Order: sequence, then C-alpha cells, then structure tokens
Amino acid sequence: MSPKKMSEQTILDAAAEEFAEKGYDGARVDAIAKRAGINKAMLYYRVGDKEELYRRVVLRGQTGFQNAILKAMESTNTAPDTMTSILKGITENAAENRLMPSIILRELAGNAKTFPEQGREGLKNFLSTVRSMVTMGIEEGTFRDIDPTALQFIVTGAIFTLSLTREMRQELNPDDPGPITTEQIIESIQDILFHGILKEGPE
Amino acid sequence: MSPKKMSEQTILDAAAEEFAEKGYDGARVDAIAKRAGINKAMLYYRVGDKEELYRRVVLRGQTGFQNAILKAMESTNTAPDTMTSILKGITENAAENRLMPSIILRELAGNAKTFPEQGREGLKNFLSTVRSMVTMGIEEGTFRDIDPTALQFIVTGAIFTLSLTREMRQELNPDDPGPITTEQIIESIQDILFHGILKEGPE
DNA sequence: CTTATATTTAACCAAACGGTTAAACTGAAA
DNA sequence: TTTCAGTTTAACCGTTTGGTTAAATATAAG
Repeated sequence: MSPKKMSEQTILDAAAEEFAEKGYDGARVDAIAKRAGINKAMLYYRVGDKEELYRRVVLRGQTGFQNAILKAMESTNTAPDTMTSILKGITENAAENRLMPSIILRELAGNAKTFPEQGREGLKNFLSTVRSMVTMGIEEGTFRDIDPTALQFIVTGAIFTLSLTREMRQELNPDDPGPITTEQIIESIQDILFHGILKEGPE
Repeated sequence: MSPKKMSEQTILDAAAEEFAEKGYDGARVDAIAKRAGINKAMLYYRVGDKEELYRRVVLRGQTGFQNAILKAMESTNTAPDTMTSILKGITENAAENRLMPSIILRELAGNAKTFPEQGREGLKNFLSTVRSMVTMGIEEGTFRDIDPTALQFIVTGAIFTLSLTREMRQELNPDDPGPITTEQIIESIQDILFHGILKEGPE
C-alpha cells in the first residue's frame, strides 16, 4: 500500500449525491470528482467510467433495501406484522441510504432507460414482496380484499416521496405546525393504511 | 403570417417529453428540436433558451393541475366528497398531462434546484389544499384524527408514482394478473384510504 | 414583380463534456 | 539507497453542449 488511500465509499457517496440530484444524464463526472475531493482521473482508476460508477451506486443501495426486506419477511408473522416491519425496514434503510429513493424515482420517470439490471431486478423483487404479503393477508383473513397493486404504489410512492422531500418539507408546507420527524409521519401513514381515514368503520 | 406555422404546442410537447425523460440538466436542446421535427434555432426563435423552454412546460402543466384542484374544491361538499374529486381531478389531469408527475418528482429528487417559481408555488398550493381538506374533515367529524402530512404524501406519492410507471407496470410486476387501468387502481387506492386494509374496523 | 415581414435553416462558436495518458509522487520492502 | 507497486495528478483529445448569426426561404400586400 501507499499514499493517503482514498476510500471507495467516499467516491460512491459523492457519486450517489450527484446522480440523485441530477440524474444519470445530468450528472457530471467532474462534479463527482469535486464532491469527493479528488481528480477526475482517480474515479477511472478506482471505479471506472460513468456507467460503472452508476452501476456501483445502484448496487450498493439496492443490497441495503434487499436486506431490509428479507429481514422483514423472514419472521413468519401475520400479514399486518409483516407490513409493519416492511415499512420499518425500508424507512430505516431510506434513512441510512437516503439517496436511493431519488435515484429510483428518477429512473421510473425516465422509463428506467439508464437503470442497471441489478436495480431493475431489486425493484421487481420489492414490488413482488409487497404483493405476496397482501395476498397472504387476504388468505389468512387479516386483510380486507384490497388490490395488491394499489397498496404497492401507496407504500412505495408515499415512502419514497416522503424521503426525497426530507430537506424541503418545511418550505413546501407553510401551514405545517412545525418540524415532524420522518418516523412520526411513517407511523401516521401506517395508521391510515391500517384503519383508513373515515370515522365509520368498513361497511 | 407565412410558412407552415409550427405550432408552439408541438414544441412544448417535445420539450416536456425530453425534460420528463432526462430531467432539466440531462435534457438536450438539440434532442427537443429533433423530437419536434425542427431545427434547434427555431426553439430560440419561437420560445427562448433552455430555461425559458422549461419554464413554459412547467407553467402549462401546472395550470392544468391548478384548475383540476380548484374545480374539485369549489363545490362545498363534505371532506370525503372533496377527497374523491381531488383524486379524480389530479388523476384525470395526470392522464392528459402525463409528463408532469415525472417532472415534479425529478424536481423533488434534486431539491427543486431547477424548479421555476411557478412550479414551486403550484406544488405548495396543492399540498395546502390536501391539508385543509383533512382539517375540514376532522372538524366536521367525517375523518378520524389523521395526520394531514401523512395523507399529503400518500396521495401525491401514490398518484405520481402510479402515473410515471404507466408504461412499465407490467414489466415491473411479473406476478400481475394482467392489464389493469390506472382508473381502476385509483379506485382501489381510494378504497384503501377510506376503509384501511384491516378487516376489523377502527378500534 | 417588388417590397416587407414572418419563418426556417446551415454553419458557426466558445465552453463543457467524458475519457485517456504519461508522468509524478508516495511509502514500505529489499 | 534503490526498487517497485500503488496512488494521484496535470494536461490533453475528440465530441457534444447551449447558444448565436447571417443568410435563405416562404407568404401576403402593394
């Protein structure tokens, strides 16, 4: 070994920020280098070209989600419990790896044209997990006869959108009573999903 | 007047597609021109530079949403009815102007750094509308004591994410029973929001 | 036809882009 | 000290970028 040793994590962190803020096409390799405090050529020496840089960022983020979901599913609980731990899992992961929701939603906005195979696979996996949890809940009688696809989009849409507005929430919400943590909002989302918003129960 | 007359709508349509698919930074002015079937210089003659092009696209899309929401709010109904027509309104508008959700979510992903003032204002307005509908519902006793912020993100997140996956939904959902229309999914989302997902009613 | 005006384009420019290279630097082992 | 692999950089290259311009073309009026 030799000089200072520029950690690869630092590079991927910088790349993730740039990709999340600008998208794949909008991201500038020089900007990633600057964020990481190094020269552009270092990126190619350490990781590879722009495409490889992106692939690695997506891969790193995806495995985090993957693990969170697997952990949520491994305990053979009832569907509501699974639902709770899925929400908790992806929320915690989105907090640690807060840039993935931006990257994933950007991919969806562009019809996933620049999405690496790993990312596409991971997303399918996640959606499929939610779906099977729903059918399980319906079969075991703990869930009403709800549409799995609808719940897929409520869960992913709400959590992801919530995550990528973390820094803007107050500016966007002038009527907001004040600072509320992401965790509190997630809890409220879960409350709405479990009980609905109407005062009278299901007919 | 003179030659063929290239309609400005065609230009804005092309621009909207490019901005939705690549984001502001990723969008290429030449690509917009190509999509519109004209020369790049025409864009500058007709509309203006990249920034102005974007501003116009956002403005056009925003007024559509604005009108949809205003129409939903003007009838002095109960909160659940308002909620229904808000959902219907933005769904219909997202169908007509199907690229705005992509543009808006891309802006949120990039902390709205390239978002024109008009867009920022429109988004605030929409969130504020949802919020006041919730507080109204709680006051009139038709809603449970739910968190307005949570519902904001469920509604925007779910509808927008649903909209921008329109063309990928089948590919992302290999377990999916088959083609389901966006309208059907929206109906299911509304069902979940109104009644929750649990079989037993609210405790 | 001539004129005047509106529309469209080819060609161009400086700057920024992704990517590469040869050389310089670093630190530990021989 | 010499060696040598690992690390870092300045400088460069061809291409693409957003933006401009002068000229060409089309149309209607006089």
